[in-house]
Amino acid sequence: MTDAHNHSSRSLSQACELCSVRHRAMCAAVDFERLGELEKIVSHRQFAPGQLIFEESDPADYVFNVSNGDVRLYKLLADGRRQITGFLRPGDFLGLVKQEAYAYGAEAIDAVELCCMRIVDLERLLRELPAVRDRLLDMSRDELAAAQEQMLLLGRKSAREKVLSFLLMRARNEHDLDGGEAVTLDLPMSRSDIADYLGLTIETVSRTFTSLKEEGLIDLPSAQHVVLPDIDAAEAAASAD
Amino acid sequence: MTDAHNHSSRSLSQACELCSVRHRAMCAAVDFERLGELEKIVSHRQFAPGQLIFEESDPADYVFNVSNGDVRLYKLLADGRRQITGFLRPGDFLGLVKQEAYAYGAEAIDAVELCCMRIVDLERLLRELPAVRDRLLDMSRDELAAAQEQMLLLGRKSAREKVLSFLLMRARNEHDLDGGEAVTLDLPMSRSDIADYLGLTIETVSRTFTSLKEEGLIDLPSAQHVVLPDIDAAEAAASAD
DNA sequence: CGAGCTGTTGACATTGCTCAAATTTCGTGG
DNA sequence: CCACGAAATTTGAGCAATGTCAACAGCTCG
Repeated sequence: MTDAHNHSSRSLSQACELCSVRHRAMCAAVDFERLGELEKIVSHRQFAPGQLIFEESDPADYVFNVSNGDVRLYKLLADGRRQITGFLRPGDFLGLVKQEAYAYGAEAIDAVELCCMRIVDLERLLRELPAVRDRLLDMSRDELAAAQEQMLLLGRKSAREKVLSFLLMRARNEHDLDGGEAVTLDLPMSRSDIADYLGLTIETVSRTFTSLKEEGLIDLPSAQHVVLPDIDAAEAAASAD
Repeated sequence: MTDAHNHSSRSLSQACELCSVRHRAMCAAVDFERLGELEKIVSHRQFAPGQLIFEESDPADYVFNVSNGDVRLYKLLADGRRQITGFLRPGDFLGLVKQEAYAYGAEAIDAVELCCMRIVDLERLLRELPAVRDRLLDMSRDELAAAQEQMLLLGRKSAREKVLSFLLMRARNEHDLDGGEAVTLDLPMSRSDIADYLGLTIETVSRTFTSLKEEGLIDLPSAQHVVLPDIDAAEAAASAD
């Protein structure tokens, strides 16, 4: 039982109307005139790279929206094996559960700022603003569709297909993928995170990157930067469904 | 593009108030006095074993509740590799998506009866009965938690752990698992379905069943019946998280 | 009784893992 | 700015778990 969201994380206040990710977040369903109600119940906290946000057994008092930075969600087995169930970026939502404990752990990958709300306050907000509930349902259905896609990846794709699918997914998230032109990706997470997300070992991830580079499907200017010179060729090799 | 829910499936009418799975389904959120409104917009359809309910590319006009029987949900890769993302039982919900096409395919495993509702009618119902929206959000969060648990299984468990986890999950669903006593499971799905659910081949599933039987952790009176004589021993071997 | 399907078993191949070491990167302090 | 040490990444060699291909067995339904 940790208390991570109460220590070594500074509390900030910020106007919701200035929030750069409001349109992507749950808050998009709150009318502009009612942002004041939202501001009254949210607070902001910062987390250092690697810092625990909450773990699976923690009592679930708060829900969070990512304002800045990247977060990893994970589940652990008793012997320490880890499965990362998702990487979150600004605008994404975490912490909503029906039960009294979180269903997964969460850690900051880089410097992270979260917008926090007590679950009891969220529930009151949901009663007052039904549109927010719609929004949460939509976001949950999107999460579920992503989870099903990830099950397909984990259960049925080869290491090469997993890595390519991962890169293409990140490429689609960050860019509009007009078509032919090269895309440069920034990977804030470590090889270990990528391995635990794809159900591989770090060695296999590293070897796969190297062999994709040798094939010319990607370029690796540094360990955290990947260039996809030909998206279409990569799509073909990723066993697109 | 199939049209499965319009052919070779008989339409039935049945009173919602007599529905044996109402308490588990979305409909649990509808007041007893307002079941009439529900009955007006639902219809029932039957599917034969193996019959397609809808496939991934189909336009999503309907949502369904399973009244009877078992359903498999799956996603396919272009070359035919399949990942089963879930097995549904009576009371479970399928077909809700934000987009205009289903996010996965669905097939009847055995004789299935579904309670069907047009998505447009569901949306009207949601506006009139906010409690149903709560219920759907809760059900979606449960589905998501199950999906994350399955990602852990697919990405990080061995074949033996996968099979044991699968059996224990079914045991927990069907029984209260008081503790020491033996549990008999009925597996309506084929080895091929189990393999595609666990990210294995049918041969590995079959071999794993055999070796679990040799170890005494399970008994196999027939291919579709599994006895778990000692739940606790099985839990320990399944790498419970 | 035979055909066909599902499940099991066997032999072998292969992907990805384990263990180990080399290399690169990065932060820190001199 | 450079040197050092720690951590992350890459590379290598061997191996184990699981997949592939093939044969066989058992059951169901005509």
